[in-house]
Amino acid sequence: MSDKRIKVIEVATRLFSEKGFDNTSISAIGKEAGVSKALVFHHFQNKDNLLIEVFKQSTNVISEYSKNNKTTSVDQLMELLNTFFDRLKVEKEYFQFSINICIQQSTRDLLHDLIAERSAGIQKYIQQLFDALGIENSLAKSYMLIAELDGIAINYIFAFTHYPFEEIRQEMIGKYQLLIQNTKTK
Amino acid sequence: MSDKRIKVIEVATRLFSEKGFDNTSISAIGKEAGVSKALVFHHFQNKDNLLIEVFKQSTNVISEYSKNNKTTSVDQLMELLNTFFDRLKVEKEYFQFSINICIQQSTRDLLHDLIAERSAGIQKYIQQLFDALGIENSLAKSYMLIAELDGIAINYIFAFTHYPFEEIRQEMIGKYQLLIQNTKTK
Amino acid sequence: MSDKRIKVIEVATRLFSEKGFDNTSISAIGKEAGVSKALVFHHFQNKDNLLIEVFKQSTNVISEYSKNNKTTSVDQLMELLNTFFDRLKVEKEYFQFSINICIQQSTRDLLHDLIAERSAGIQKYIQQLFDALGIENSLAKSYMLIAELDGIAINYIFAFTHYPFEEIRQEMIGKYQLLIQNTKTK
Amino acid sequence: MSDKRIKVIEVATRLFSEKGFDNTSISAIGKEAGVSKALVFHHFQNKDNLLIEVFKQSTNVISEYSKNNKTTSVDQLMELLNTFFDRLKVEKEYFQFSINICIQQSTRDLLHDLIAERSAGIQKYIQQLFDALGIENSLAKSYMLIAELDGIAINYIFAFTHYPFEEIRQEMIGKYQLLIQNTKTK
DNA sequence: GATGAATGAGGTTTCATTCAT
DNA sequence: GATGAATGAAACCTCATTCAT
Repeated sequence: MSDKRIKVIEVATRLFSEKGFDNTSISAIGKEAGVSKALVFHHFQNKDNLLIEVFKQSTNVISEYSKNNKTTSVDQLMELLNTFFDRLKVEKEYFQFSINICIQQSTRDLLHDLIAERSAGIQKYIQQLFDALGIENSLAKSYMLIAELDGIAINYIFAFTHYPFEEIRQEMIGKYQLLIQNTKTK
Repeated sequence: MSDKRIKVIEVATRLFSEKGFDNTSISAIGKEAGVSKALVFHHFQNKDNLLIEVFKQSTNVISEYSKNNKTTSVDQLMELLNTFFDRLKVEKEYFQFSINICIQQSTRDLLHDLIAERSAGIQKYIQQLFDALGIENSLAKSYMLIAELDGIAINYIFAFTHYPFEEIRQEMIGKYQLLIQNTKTK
Repeated sequence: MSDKRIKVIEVATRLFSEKGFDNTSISAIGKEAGVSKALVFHHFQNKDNLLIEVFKQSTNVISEYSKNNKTTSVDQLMELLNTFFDRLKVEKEYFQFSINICIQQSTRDLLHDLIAERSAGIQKYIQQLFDALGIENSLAKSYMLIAELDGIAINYIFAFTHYPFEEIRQEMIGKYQLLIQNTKTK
Repeated sequence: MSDKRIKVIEVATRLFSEKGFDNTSISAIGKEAGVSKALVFHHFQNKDNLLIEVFKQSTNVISEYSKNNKTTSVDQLMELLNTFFDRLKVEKEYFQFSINICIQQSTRDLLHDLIAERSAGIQKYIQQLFDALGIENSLAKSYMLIAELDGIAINYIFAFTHYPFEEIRQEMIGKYQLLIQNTKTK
């Protein structure tokens, strides 16, 4: 892939994350990427397509989790949580992009299938983890975990004041360790 | 307040919720409200001001919770949860509006103080409830509850497939009842 | 004339002078005058008419000069010059208004007859003075004096740096005293 | 420079001269230049910038005078006067543009530095001429000459009736020839 | 006399997109 | 691959003006 094409995707990812899709003009992307507006269209046909390309390029969190399937289910769950918190701290931008995209209708419609697929994948993966751990009510619990992670991400990213990041991390990890223990002892 | 002014706020609230602030044109608001673009400016000076007015008009959830302070802390917490789920089902629009506003930067900046105040109010209210119930780690736990509610709201509102609404509600209520019980017995 | 009507004319005069006719909105005039937009229209029908009223109200310089026709022609000329410089210093606004009105086409067209009449009046008055003093070439000389005064007014009002006001005044008075003397001795 | 870009500057110069900056819409410029509104913005970013470009393009009168520095000071002064009158007759538009720009506040503010520089340049050039000719009071006299030229330009351009152009020219030339002679004989 | 509500026309500007080169 | 020129549509906003009260 050409250098400039890559640069455009990079810049687009950042700007879409920072300002949202609709508030980012092709012109602005071109300027920051050091290429002409026209070249962006040359490579991506139109703005919608650029978004799709950016989305596809964006690393899929879950796909990385799933790779570690050599370890036990307990380890996998703990790693999922820890990876989430680690990445949240470092890659705020990626999370912001994901949230923005899901919430703005124009982008939602555009990426509907891709997002749905990714969401379903995550949910299924978590539910299977819970099932493997013998946790009851795995469906609701998987949705709950996702809700918790999403909520934490949003609250952390958009916090007006200091967010008790580490305390929340401990809460979450403690809570799920307890859940696993309580399940085992039954 | 004049009829048309109210109508404009109504329409604006809906459109801002559905399409977001930046994707809603004054022109569109005027058209749906059956008034001229110019009248919107006559009443609200500019688009930013209209948003502020819409935000101020939007019922404050927590302010309603807080009114029921005659009851016990346990009842208050349970009522908070139930009211949340009841309203989420019926007033999707209000939640969508709130989320959109918090997440889009342009609107965040604009409503910064108002949102910060409201957020802080909710967090403090919940923390006090937890303190009254003798729950440990009330700070982190209050942030956790907020994250859970936000996460649920987002996942429910933007769900691609059926969302297990009632199961989640039961999960949440069960979880917090358990928390209260475990605390008491200590 | 009603209080508010007078206030509107006052404010309009000032704003037209400061910002020009086209850049002054009726709304702005109303706001500064403490009345509603609608009242301005009630009193003056439309913006053009308000301008005409403002123009008519604006004191006519020459009409005041002409009153002092008891004195000699020499005294009249000297008084004209001195009055001009005195007023220029104090009533910058009036001069600015006059210049603005003459130069902007929209206002020129509107006030065409009134301005033409006033201009012709001044020119004729000066030419008669020169004739009475036996000055040759009174027509050209009268136009020259007007050009000088207009030029001085503009350069003084719109000067970017300090304008040598008093030196210019002395130059002018000296020059015309000399002209009168040279004429007499012939 | 592209054809259309030049055409836009040409049209803008004319319309700004005729109707003033604020009364000339980009839309009107585009229409007369046979291009779209958007193209004007493509080339000049915004209206203010277009004005600056038009100003920079506008030939600087004095810069042409100054070139003839091979001749004597007397010749230079006479040439300055003659060139002024010659150009005034032919290039009314340029003078009108200059006057409009200096007098309207919005444009004054915008071009402040450029105008101030040009004005100062002219004044200094004339003062040096007077100094070279041994004329007393060169500062005030230079300001006077400028005032005369400005006044004549305005009165000529905005005259309601026939303006005695040639008579004024003779007056001016005669006056300054006399001034030079009187200085020499001293 | 005085006002607030209401509007149509028009202004500057942004933007996604196309096209010739 | 890469660009500058070019555009139509639509955004926010202002303004003179009218009308009912």
